Amino acid sequence: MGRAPCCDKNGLKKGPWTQEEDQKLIDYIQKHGYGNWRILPKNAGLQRCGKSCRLRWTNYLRPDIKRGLFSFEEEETIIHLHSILGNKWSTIASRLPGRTDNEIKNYWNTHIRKRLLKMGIDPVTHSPRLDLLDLSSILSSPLYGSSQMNMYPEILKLASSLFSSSHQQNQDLNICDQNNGQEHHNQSFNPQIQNQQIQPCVSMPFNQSRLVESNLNPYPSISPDFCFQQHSQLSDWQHCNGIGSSTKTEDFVPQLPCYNYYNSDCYANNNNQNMSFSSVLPTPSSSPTPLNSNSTYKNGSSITEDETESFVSSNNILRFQIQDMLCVSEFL
DNA sequence: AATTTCCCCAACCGCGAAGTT
DNA sequence: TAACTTCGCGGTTGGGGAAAT
Repeated sequence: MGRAPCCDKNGLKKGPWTQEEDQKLIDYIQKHGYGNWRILPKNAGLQRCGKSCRLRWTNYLRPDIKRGLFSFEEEETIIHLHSILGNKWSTIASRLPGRTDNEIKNYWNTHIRKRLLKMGIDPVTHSPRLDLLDLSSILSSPLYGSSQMNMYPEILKLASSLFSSSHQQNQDLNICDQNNGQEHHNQSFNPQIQNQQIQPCVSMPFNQSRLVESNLNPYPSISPDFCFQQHSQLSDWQHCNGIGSSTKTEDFVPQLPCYNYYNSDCYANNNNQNMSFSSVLPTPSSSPTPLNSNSTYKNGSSITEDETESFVSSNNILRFQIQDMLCVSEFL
């Protein structure tokens, strides 16, 4: 069925609202309620379409709107709800009294999203974006140790362990190089690590995972078919499963990040909100689907131009391919 | 001081869902 | 049940102010 036009646009004003128009709208709604948005502008003496009036009222003129900066608690709530709900701005807004979906959406796109990117977190998947991240920059960042960064302790853990691991290997390499009379400039990482790609292991049954067999998996939220793979050396799940793998691969296993912010103590410890996420999940379909994004895809992850700009150099440092989605069922 | 670039956010657009006839 | 209307949502745009050159 074709879409009915929201109104007859001939002769109707568009663009910013004047104070006079605002007052007319407020006066009318205070007297009569908004009732039918389609006929409201006519009755209120406004040369606007009903849709424009509704938007102006709900996003700006409504008396219960809280304006001003977002508090840290509000920001945390937005981030966590977004990780569950995706771009369900209206649902997120319903959990933030006085905030509109439009306001939250704008705030996300202009502030939070950029901040997450700088922290190396994919704002769509809420997963670490270490494929594009200079680990040393995380650890030396002013964000390191801040409450903002503490929301993602796993990132720090992973960055720290990877960095120290590579640093150690780099030292080994330097010793080697010295012995060989060779010199490396500006090489932060062992070439072996530079080459490694960490990818989901396709069709690896979870019960075959060493993580389970050895009870080493401290990150139960990680998808069963997810494991690290040293791409330069390994070619299938058996390799990343430890069969025929090098000790370097094994070293990585316990360093898997925990992506389950909600089951983990990390979140509870850093955030005293006892939110009931089940109550904000209108339907099971409200999973954190990476909704329509303008992102282009590189290395299996979505990256927009400005995202790329937010990262430091790095495709040649580490390449990760990580699971895109969190499993919502685990939250319920 | 003038110009350009960047950034924010209010407002618009188009679509699908829900409601009504 | 189909046709139509209304509402609400999410994505996008563009005007205007701030910052940079």
